[in-house]
Amino acid sequence: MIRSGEYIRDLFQRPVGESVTARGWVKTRRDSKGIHFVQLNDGSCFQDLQVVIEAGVIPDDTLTAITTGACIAVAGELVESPASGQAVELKASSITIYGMSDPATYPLQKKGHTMEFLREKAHLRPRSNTFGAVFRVRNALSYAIHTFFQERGFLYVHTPVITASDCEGAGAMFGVTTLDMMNLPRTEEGAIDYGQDFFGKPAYLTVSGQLEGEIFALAFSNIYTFGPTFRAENSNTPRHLAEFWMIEPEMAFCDLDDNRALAEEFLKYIIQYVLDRCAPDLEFFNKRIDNTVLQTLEHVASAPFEHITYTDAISILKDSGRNWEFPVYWGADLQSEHERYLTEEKFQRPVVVTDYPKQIKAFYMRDNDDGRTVRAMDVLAPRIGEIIGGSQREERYDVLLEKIRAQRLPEEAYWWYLELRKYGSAPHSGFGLGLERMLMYLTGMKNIRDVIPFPRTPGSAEF
RNA sequence: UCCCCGUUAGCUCAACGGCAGAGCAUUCGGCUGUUAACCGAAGGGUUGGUGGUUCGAAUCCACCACGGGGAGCCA
Repeated sequence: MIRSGEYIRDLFQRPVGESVTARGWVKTRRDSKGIHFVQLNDGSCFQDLQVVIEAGVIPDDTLTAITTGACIAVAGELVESPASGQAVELKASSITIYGMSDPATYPLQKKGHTMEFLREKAHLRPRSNTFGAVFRVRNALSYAIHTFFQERGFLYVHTPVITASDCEGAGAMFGVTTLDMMNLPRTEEGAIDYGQDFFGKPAYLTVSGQLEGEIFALAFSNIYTFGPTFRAENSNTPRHLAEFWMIEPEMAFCDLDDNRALAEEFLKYIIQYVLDRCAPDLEFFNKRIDNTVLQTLEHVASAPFEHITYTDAISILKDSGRNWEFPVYWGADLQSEHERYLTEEKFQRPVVVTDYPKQIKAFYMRDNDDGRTVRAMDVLAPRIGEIIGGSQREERYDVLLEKIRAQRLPEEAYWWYLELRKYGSAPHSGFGLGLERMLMYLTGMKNIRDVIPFPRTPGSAEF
């Protein structure tokens, strides 16, 4: 295996003259008379290691096997590069071929491919420049998220992936069953008898860890979840996945203002973290994917977010003089076109909208004293829309019970959620961030299917 | 789920009712240090599927499949 200090990114830091071995996959090869250049990459950094092979050093049959996609080890000496493009290069003295790659059939060429084509080659696309950069940034982002919360004393809690509570209420759920679909057990009334199923009742893949997160926040004060989430919505857009990763912090003794401040601090922290640690990858995105991405990230990391209430937002939209496809009136939910106007034209920065009408938000959000709005917040970002959704939770038993009844939700399913308000309740708040949405924002990638290793969408679960 | 657009060589695209083409990739040859190298040549096609219109269909029509963009739902 490659040990710490032996990755290609480490070799760039070694002194000239040292004997080293590099292992990796051949990205391209260029030949001149009497000299060969091989770009080698092991995934550790964006930059390839240039291997120089002088005539006669390597046997001919080895040389022929060094083609795009092949896996090789190169032993040799680090030398100063006489040409521009890299400071050091590896002068080969011996080469081992681990795995050949027939150039007649290898699907990736050294010049550009469309994202759609590469998506069909999800087993090979991690070796490409774009996807190498995407997944290094994804890794750094994940680490930044943990670091942010851990530094602030938050407890990382693993909420369940399989849930038998049908009260999460955030969209269509995937069923989990071991029943024989060809021979379903029936009750006397003719319904499916889930009593005979694995869990003795219907079970699903989670759509959110929030409600369980609240349990832990009311014991550990500050907590966060970070795990996979599943939605069986038939959404066919570049911004939706059936399986995605979500981060959900939940804080006791926290009102909506604290919540909003934490969301802003959090976003700025993770953006700055990635700016600091993934500079070469981000430069690539800025050059090849979206030439505004660096400027946008630096701006967002430093400038304060805009904060308006929903009621303000409606006024602004009404006063804009635009003809909206969806009508703007108090009580209507904000549509994509409205969010885009606010973030991309009116304010040109992330905008936090708070205090939405209670009719368009979830039952668990805390009522404001005006009787018509709740303490909800959405963080809207230019280009991708809603990136964070959150709220202060209703902590008053009687009010929560009333809200559950008003929305005609099955009261008994929420018994434990209600008991949290009965025994030692506290004001608390939280929010959710979609990892892939954030990654789109960081990289400028246009389709969410290209920021997750193996995307799952309606009609598609390959690899 | 709805509305548009697309599907032609390994890839990206042209040809839009009358002989199926180019660039890149691949192979071969050339080039004394290349940087998504360069120069020359060659090979490579059941035009997504099924039906229909027509003397003749990659091209027009219908349905299906797959992909993309927008919308809804949302993270």
